[in-house]
Amino acid sequence: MKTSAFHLVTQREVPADAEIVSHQLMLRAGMIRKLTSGVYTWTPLGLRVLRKVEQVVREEMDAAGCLEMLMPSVQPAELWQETGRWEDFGPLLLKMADRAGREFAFGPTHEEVITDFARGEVRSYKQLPICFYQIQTKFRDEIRPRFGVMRAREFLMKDGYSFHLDDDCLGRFYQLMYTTYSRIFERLQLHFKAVTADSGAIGGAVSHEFHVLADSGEDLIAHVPESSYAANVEQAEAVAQGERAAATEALRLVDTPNARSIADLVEQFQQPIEKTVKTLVVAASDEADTDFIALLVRGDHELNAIKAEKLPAVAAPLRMASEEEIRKAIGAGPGSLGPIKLPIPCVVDRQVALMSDFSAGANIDGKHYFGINWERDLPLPEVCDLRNVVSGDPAADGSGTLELIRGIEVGHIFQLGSKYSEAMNAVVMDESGRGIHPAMGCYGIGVSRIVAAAIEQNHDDKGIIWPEPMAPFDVVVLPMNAKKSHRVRELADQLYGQLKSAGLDVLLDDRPLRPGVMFADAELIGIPHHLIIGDRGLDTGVVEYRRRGGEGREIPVEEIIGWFEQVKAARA
RNA sequence: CGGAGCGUAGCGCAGCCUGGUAGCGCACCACAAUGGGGUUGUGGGGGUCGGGAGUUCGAAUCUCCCCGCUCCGACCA
Repeated sequence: MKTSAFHLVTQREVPADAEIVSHQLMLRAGMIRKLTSGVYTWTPLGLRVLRKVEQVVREEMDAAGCLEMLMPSVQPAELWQETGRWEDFGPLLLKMADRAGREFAFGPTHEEVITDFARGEVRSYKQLPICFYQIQTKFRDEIRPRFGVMRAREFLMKDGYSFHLDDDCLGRFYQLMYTTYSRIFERLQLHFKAVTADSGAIGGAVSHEFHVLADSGEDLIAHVPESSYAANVEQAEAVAQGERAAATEALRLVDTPNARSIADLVEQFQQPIEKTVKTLVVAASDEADTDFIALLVRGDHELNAIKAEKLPAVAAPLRMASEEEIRKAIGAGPGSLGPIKLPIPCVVDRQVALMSDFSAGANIDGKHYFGINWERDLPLPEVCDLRNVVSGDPAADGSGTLELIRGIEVGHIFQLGSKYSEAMNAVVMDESGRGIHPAMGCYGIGVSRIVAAAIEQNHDDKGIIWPEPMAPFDVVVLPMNAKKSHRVRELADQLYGQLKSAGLDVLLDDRPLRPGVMFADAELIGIPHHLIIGDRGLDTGVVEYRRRGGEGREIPVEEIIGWFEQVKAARA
């Protein structure tokens, strides 16, 4: 490709509303343009990168025996009503109607469509196991789109769905997808981590997320550096540390008129924060015989909403009670709540169950109890894992101490089981002629998000530094002062042709620009290999080679093609 | 969804308070010089000032309504 025939529009200035570096660089390099909130056009330059990522994903999925197909992005409401997700998916689902008033959704995922497809096509165990996948545009009406294509509403996703006669087969295939995903991210040269995860709205039991590690990541991951343990904080089990010490203080009711928060309590009464307890009031589920439930975590800990929602007595989604509701149910305001004489049921975190001589609200405005001890002052309520893990906690598998890091979720695999095949009555005959609901797995990769995640991990102050497998061009030829120098122009043309013939994606910057502009553009758009051709080098028969983000050297003209063939061979 | 802010040329912004010819930088076009790190000069094109209504002799500017976009928050009691 010659720059003069390409659409290269770079910007020097940082766009005002781009927060993170990948968003800024994608805009400055001219890879994407925003059409409306969370919806982006991919320019020819950006699309080249997207296609390269796609291709790696496609090759590895094919290698694992999966079959590519393409499903519609517009899906009829009836399909979603069959599984109940027309309602359950909530406002994330973009709904629309046709001229006759029939309702549709723009697909945010395709479990319903693939299951509908399978119930029509897959009838016999002899067809199993089978895995279909597609690379397709999805739409999720995110509450707050941000960070460019990182959290966009419209995005490109690879989604795959497997069907199995039994859970064992599903488990084996899931392992294959796990290694396939690992290989994909290795090939893309991304620094990533696989973590156990909550399966969220998609449903199912076993699930792993693949995260590209970056400080700008929206997810928190708990891992043990010296072991393989890694889990999303949403899901990581919090293990209580130590044993309950014997009581040493007497229970006493203290006036705390100005203490409305844990921080106040710590500051005004010199209570160590590890000796305080927070009482959070949440709505109860329909099956509970109460309207509200109190959840207790240690003062310096955070309630984990996902864990809380899993309690049968707690309403899902989690809803915190309003101050008004709290006053009505308990007779005191938030800030003065605690387990003693609490008129509503209460569940305590594992760590809280091990506390002694602790303080908490007295359920009387402006009063707290200090020196509280379980069993002595009140019976120990139901104990559960309710909190987020924190750095320094022991890992649930006993393999060491947890550290928290940030990640960008780029892949997610699930064992769904028969949730969808049952809901939609997809039936396959087994060997004995009995109809069974096949076990399913589902496997997603955020293709467009990978592009942004790669930039978060690979950039410098000059711009993007693409991992070679996803670079828009492998090599750029930069002729210095080609307008005036015949031999520069001729050698540039010649090398351009030869590199192309050698099978490389090569860009020839044939614009009549100052060298500085050409260098700056080549660096901004992150092309891995730069060849600089100028009269200065030609006097001694060399061209200058520079590795983006690395070292430069001079290479004799006649060795260039051979050298690049080596580069290419090393990559394959 | 709650709070805040912003919409003026492709991008970044000034002008608005105090109503009176719509500006600056970058980008773009032309010419010239320059020619190994975003060079310089001269000339030029480009605007329903987000939309509508109102006040006024006169509105980018004041008032009201609508739309769009961005940021913060949406669990800590």
